[in-house]
Amino acid sequence: MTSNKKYKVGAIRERNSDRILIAAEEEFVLHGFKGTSMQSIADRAELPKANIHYYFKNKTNLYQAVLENIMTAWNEVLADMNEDSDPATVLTKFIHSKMQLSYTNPNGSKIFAMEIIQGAPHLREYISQDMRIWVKEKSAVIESWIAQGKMRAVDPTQLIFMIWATTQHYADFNTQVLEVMNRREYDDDGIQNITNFLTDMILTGCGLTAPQAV
Amino acid sequence: MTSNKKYKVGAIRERNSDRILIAAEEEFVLHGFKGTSMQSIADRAELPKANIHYYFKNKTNLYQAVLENIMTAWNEVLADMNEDSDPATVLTKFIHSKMQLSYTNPNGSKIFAMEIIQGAPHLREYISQDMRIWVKEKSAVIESWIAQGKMRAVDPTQLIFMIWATTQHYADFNTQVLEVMNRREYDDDGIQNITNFLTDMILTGCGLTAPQAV
DNA sequence: GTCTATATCCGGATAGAC
DNA sequence: GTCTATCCGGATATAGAC
Repeated sequence: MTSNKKYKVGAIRERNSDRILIAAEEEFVLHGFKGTSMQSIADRAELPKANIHYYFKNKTNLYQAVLENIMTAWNEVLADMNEDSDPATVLTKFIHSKMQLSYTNPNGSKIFAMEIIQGAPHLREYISQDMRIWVKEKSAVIESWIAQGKMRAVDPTQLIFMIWATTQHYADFNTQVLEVMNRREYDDDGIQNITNFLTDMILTGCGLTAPQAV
Repeated sequence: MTSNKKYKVGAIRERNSDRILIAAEEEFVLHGFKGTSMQSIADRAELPKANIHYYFKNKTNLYQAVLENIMTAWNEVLADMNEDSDPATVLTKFIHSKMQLSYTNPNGSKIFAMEIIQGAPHLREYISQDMRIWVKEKSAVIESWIAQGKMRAVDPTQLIFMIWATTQHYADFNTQVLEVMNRREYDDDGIQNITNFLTDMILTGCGLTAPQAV
């Protein structure tokens, strides 16, 4: 009985906590960290404001939790690539999964973008540690591909920035992209077209051609 | 004497107005529209808060003025290109001037980016009017280049997005880029390298080679 | 665990003296 | 044109009843 109750309480906690995180994400996207009020998050989550403070001690804490959720999803992209991999296959997969993430979780991309634009006050650590090492590792692999003559000699770091910039653009600037393209929202076809365009341009730029299978 | 006084007053007005606009730009970058307080702008401009309200009726007005400044600078990029132009020359110049703008006025780029990310609440009109027409016109020219066999057949709209995304990335995400590259700030050399990388990748992707002279 | 009521402070905006 | 003093709504955060 005790364990049963405990389970229930834990479930409610998780359910509410999730509601709050989702609501917070939406509000932070619309108004930024400072511009977002706890009240507006509470309203969106359909909970009293005090509950938000009960689950997440304060606004900063809640924001950090939102950021952590985002970084976790980010970190799962492109885990495995090494000197023996095929560049075309890896780059294609990289572009594909980044576009997919931008499509399925644009809010995450947007919050991250705003955070960086404002000088990364809550993410300095992450960028100068994890992200820097990540780029260094991947750059080294790309360097080895170039040394092996598998692709054109292009600056690996800039190549990674280029893939980030282009894929995230469709998530972060969706308002502008959709308006200019005269669409209401993205659909699977549109995303596929964009992914193909980016893959084509970037692979060609690297002196590669599309791989057999993705 | 009267005209002399009038001139002086006008000069002071312009001087103060400029101070405020510059201070506002810096604060809006750091905290977003909603997150920025008139007090912080006043402090940065070293003027009493009431003066800000005297020069710009309210916060929205001031923000719009900042945005207009930015859009004016933006609109001067790539005024002339037509069916007879050389694609490599035009694209090179386009990338070059966008990078230059990102370098000299990163705050403008950042405020614009945040505005779009948040759904362009103050720029909907501009995007669905001016910007859409701009892209349509330039796309038509690129289409004609492709029809003339001057370059590879790539989606012109996506190509424009790609140039925007990659060049603005270095302004908007400078915190991340510099941290990853382990630099304190951009220098002329670094900007030149990046510009060369982007030009090389994008021209190659379009099946072009660098032009004789820029 | 939940929610009402409230303390405390900071926001935009303006009145009115200089 | 400039600036002090002030209004008032809304912000974060918490105390304490349930």
